[in-house]
Amino acid sequence: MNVAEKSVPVRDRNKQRLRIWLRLLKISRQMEAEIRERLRVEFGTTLPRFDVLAALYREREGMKMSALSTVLMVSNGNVTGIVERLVGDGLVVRVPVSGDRRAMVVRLTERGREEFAHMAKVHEGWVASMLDDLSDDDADVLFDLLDNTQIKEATAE
Amino acid sequence: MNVAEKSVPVRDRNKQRLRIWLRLLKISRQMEAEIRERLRVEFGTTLPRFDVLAALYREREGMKMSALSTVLMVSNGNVTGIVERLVGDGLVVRVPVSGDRRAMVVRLTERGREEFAHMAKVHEGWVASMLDDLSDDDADVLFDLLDNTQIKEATAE
DNA sequence: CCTAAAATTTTTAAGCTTGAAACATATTCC
DNA sequence: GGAATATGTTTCAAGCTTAAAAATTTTAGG
Repeated sequence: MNVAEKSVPVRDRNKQRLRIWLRLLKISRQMEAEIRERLRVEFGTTLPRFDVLAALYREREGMKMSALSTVLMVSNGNVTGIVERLVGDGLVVRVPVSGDRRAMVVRLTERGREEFAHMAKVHEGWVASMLDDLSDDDADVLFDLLDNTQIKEATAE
Repeated sequence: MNVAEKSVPVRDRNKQRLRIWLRLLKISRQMEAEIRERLRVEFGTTLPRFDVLAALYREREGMKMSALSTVLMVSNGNVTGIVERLVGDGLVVRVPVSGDRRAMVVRLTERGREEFAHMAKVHEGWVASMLDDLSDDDADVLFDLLDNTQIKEATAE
């Protein structure tokens, strides 16, 4: 029987949601730890740096600092530090925005683009191999469930 | 391997697994951010502290530092700092282990036990409300999929 | 034009996180 | 016993992360 078809009776709604969350968190942490380790060992970089490069790779024209922190769901100050170090590594540049002297656009350098393209390819292989356990059918069901799940704000108890 | 499985091209398969991972990561980060914020505002505490208390709550006899870092999947040095601050708050105590002068057992204080019990109850409500979108049936399927998914070590590209 | 409010980014202080090195103690094996 | 090895923990330096405050610039209202 396909895992997706199996059904389990639930006694307590809250407890079941909690179990889902704990399981989600555990998987997510396991995979994150593995990816961090790989990025460190194979490429001498970190997940936050990788995330910033990934966001910039999708936006050829570059992104403002504030846009970066929005899509990455991290604070402004956080992005400041990471971009600083990426500039030091020669992977991105910061360009003043004409017409708004407050803002800065961050863009990949040629080298940044090449290096990220390579890392992204390898990274995709890591992720696939980590999830190798999942059958194609289960993967489809899982993706749909996750994709359709909208996280609400927690309600004050 | 059957025909159906074979017919999915590796490239698409990898892309699909990557999409699952990105979606999983996004949900997990959203929920974590919300929980961190709530813990900070409602209880003046942090997720790492909460995690340590949760682990200790399950083990009435207390846990060695190394056991803590194992179940929490974080480094030894990390636990040292968090426990230090929890001791400062009077929520846990560190007790030398008779028979092994290297080791330390960490245990909840009475106050730690009471405060965690309260926080855990409220926390469960937050999680349930955040996942309110999910129907009971979908929740069952999702839990089974997650629970049966074994994360493998990434294979070198 | 001037001033208040909003927007963009950086700085700061505190805490979290890691891997590696250091340190202390236990255990194993010759 | 003594040496080597293993185990348990802390320390350290570097980087990540946040919320809040500060600094700069733009926009809006009068």
